[in-house]
Amino acid sequence: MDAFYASVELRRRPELKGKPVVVCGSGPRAVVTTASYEARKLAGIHSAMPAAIARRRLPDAIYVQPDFAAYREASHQVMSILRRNAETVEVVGLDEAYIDLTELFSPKSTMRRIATEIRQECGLTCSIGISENRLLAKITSELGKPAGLVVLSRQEALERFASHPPGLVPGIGPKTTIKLQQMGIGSLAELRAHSPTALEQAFGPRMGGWLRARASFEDDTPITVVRETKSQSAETTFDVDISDHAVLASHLASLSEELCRRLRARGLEGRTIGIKVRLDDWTNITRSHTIERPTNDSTVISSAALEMLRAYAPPRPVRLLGVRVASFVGEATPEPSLQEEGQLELGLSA
DNA sequence: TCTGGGGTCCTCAATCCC
DNA sequence: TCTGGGGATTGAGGACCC
Repeated sequence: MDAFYASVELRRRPELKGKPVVVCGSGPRAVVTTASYEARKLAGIHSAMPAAIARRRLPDAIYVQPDFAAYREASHQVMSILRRNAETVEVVGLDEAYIDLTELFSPKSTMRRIATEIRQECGLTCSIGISENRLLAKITSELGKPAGLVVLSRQEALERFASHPPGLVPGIGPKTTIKLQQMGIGSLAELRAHSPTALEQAFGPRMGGWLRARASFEDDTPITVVRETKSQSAETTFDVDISDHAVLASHLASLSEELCRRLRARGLEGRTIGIKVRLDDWTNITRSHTIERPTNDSTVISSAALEMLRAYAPPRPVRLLGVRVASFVGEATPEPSLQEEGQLELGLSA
């Protein structure tokens, strides 16, 4: 989906159309979640940028607080259109999905139809990439943004992106890019041509091979309809760093309760309880503990979390505190939506 | 006013068990 | 009884993605 959150906001406030819209929180440490294309073009505002910087660069933009309930609902609406048009749909996050088009007679016209239905029924635009595997489909979809449909073969991609930096490929992030640069690898062609042994030495046997495959746009990951939840967490960044243990403990207790409320709503019970602490110097520590019986009882989770916090005793002021539960057993029910429980279930069982 | 929140997956080390 | 190899599990940390 194109600038998804911003587009949902524009849908209910059409008078803002054409203006730069930035969706972000209001706190001193908020970051941009989505910027409309106008905001991107005018001032280079992009997601994950500190909201303070965005406001400084573009004080006259429209700043909107995120409304995740609305985005979830819009997402359900879009995904149900996909599911009624295609058999195998894998939803990734709120605004992205992969569709297996292998068996289709005319993938291109199917995708055109889907885009039209999304535009007409939801008032939103999407960008579509059609290719030989999901990695290529993802890269290809970026080419058409916004509102485009692009078809690209692996051969075309190999030629077209030969001189592009490795970071073009999803999964190769800033850290890997730097490491590759230090090895003298600045382009995808160079990455492909590099000695597999050297890559494996630098990145490990798995990652070394994986990097070469990615650079060659090879990917055999299947499209999976059902994704099971592996963990759930609740975390918060404080407006001001906190040193007082009692204050931290009380935040941790409420985070645990919030998390358990969500776990219970989905019928999830986990055995591994973890905490996450980010200090003022941006170091992160995690601690976790696995218990015998799965639980979503806030008394159990809260006291385990508090015990780990007490044992760690943060040596510096704390910027972020979080709690996590993992190692679930049994079946999870889908994430409950606010108003459209019926529609959601219909979509997921299709 | 520098850097959110919710996730997944990978690596590596330690430990336990067969 | 000693030694060693694997596999599974746990815990910590890190990279990356939407």
